[in-house]
Amino acid sequence: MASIKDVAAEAGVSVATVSRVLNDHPSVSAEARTRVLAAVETLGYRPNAVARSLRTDQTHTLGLVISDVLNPYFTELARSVEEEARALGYSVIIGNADERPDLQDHHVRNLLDRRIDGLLVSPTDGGSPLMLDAARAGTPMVFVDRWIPGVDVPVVRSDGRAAVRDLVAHLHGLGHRRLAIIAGPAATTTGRERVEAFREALGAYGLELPDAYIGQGDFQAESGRRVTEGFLDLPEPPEVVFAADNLMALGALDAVRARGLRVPDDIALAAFDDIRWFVHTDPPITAIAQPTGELGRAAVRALVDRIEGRPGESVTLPARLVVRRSCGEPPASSEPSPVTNRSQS
Amino acid sequence: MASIKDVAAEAGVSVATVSRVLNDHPSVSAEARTRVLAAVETLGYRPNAVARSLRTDQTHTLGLVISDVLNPYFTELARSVEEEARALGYSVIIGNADERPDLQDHHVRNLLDRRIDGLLVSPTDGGSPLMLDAARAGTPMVFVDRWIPGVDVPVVRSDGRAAVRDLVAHLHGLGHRRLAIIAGPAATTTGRERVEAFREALGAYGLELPDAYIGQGDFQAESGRRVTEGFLDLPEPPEVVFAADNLMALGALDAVRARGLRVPDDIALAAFDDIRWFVHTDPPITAIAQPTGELGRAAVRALVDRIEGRPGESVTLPARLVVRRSCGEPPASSEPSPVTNRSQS
DNA sequence: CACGTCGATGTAATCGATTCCACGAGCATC
DNA sequence: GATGCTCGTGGAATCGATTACATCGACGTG
Repeated sequence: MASIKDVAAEAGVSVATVSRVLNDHPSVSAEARTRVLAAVETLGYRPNAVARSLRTDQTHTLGLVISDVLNPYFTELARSVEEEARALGYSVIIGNADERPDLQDHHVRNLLDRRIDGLLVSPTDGGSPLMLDAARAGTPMVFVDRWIPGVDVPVVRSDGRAAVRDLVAHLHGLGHRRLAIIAGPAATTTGRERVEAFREALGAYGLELPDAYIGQGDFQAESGRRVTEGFLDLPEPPEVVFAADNLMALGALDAVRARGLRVPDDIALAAFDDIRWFVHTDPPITAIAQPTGELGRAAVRALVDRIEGRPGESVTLPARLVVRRSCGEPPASSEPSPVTNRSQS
Repeated sequence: MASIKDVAAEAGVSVATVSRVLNDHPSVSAEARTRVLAAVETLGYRPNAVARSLRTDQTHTLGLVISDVLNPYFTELARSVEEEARALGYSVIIGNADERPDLQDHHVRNLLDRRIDGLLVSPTDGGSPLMLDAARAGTPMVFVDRWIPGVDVPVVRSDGRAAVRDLVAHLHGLGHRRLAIIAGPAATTTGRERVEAFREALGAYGLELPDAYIGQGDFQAESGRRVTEGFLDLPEPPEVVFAADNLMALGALDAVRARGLRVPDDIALAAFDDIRWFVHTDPPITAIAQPTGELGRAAVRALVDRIEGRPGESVTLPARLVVRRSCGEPPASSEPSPVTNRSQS
């Protein structure tokens, strides 16, 4: 592969001049510039990003560590992150933690070793020493979706509290009184918060959230199935199951179906995180939708701000309830075809 | 951030010795080794991967350029690729082309600039000059899922021919005679092949595939919707729509629903690429499932073989038909809960 | 005319690793 | 005791870029 020396030789100038042309430094003669560009062309030269990074101590790369690539929510987040990063001149390297703290650490370490300029994390747990050290050491960092309390890092997330209140109002209005939740891992903020928001919303209607109606899941489908089976085995099963993410909702659906029961007649189902397939499931699933694309973009902007020396602020956006038929009677107005409102930018 | 020099100073040895310890070169005294390791520990030193790559001309990184991250098929592929790569000591950088040749080129260029050791591509088009040059220049490369004819690069893919024959047999058995297909872009091999396999399978039953029953899609949901509307507007609409990927099937479902029609009573639907949600859609969708995880793993093995100087061979694995209810009467045997057979490794 | 300024260019140091080569000590062999 | 190994180690070159500093010629000004 041709290096800058080859280009310099071909153009009959020094490497310094070639470098100046490439980084369009002002003081280069038009003559030299054209000769260099011609040489670049004939040799098919491309600057070696590795060498450049070593010298400049910048990789123009962001690391993104997400909890689970197979979850459409994170996949959409990753897409918007990459898009915004590209617009700002950065590349993104994605690490998939699969909800495993050890894998998360593996990726964080790997990304730091590669000297990425900044790190975007949706933490799987309460924060490993590695991540805490990185934050303290001043690595530009931003949390998305989930965060770690007590760490001085901007957080970009959505607040589902109001949407959960709307959901409970909707459920209460349909006559449901025994409401259960499939929670996410207690080590994650979203795992805890969604339960709290749910409990609080129930309280407003004088309803309790008994321990038996809190199932411990891990944001994966299998746990949703297991927890739902437990609910169905209860002497007094809940009338509604609220899954704290879409994959656990899928597992819940599997469990209900395996028993030969039907949604919503035998048991109602709602989920946190809306996905396109929910429109076409049997029945269409009522869900809380986050402004995923906007979250990803805001997170990148906050991170790049930090990298480039600006403050970089936390952002909280509201989620909203999307009513479908999985909790009972159909919504008043029919939903427009989802294909057309896919991108909300 | 501490460098190798700092470690050498702290341990009272030369950088050469530190490097030897780190790469466990045999001739280092036990004494020196422990001193270096202690210094590494106290300084929290981590080797700079950028510098190392510059010197060794190896990044231990694979590039993966996929056509669409939002497509669960590619997401699953990406996951298995990363997993196998990690097991073999490589990292993966994913580039999402969004079915756009220009974006694909952007990512290929970016990855080459970063001097990745090898490239895994699922091409969006017939091959840009950039990609052809890279292949000719000897960049270790492997195609997954889709490929570019006439380029001497191993291909890891699945052959859906037999499964498509099974599908047509199934449809024919249910009494369907007017079968239509939503094709993928003609620039992609999978776009063309699936139509050809379908036509061939129809031929075995003496059925034609008229032009009016071939809709041109682009593997995105919106095109599935558009094409399906066209089919429904035909004086003699098809009895079955076969979507060449899962997103176009989603679009088709949207279109059918928007007309107030029902699957499979009014029109049957089948898809290429199975996803977990198809079990719970209304109705459950009959699909052709690829051994996605195995494809990803095989592709990585082939690529790493090439990188490390071994031949690196093409692999073709069979796809299989999964019958559900979207084409008519339910399958004879009920499907086991899909949660449990998620991983097929 | 002498001098300062400015623009264009080249030389060389530098980033943080790896690795070739040389060197000295210790030890076995003849 | 000289010779030749092996082993452990350090010095220095190297990878491919960027950039501070020096140089040199042309040009404007007093």
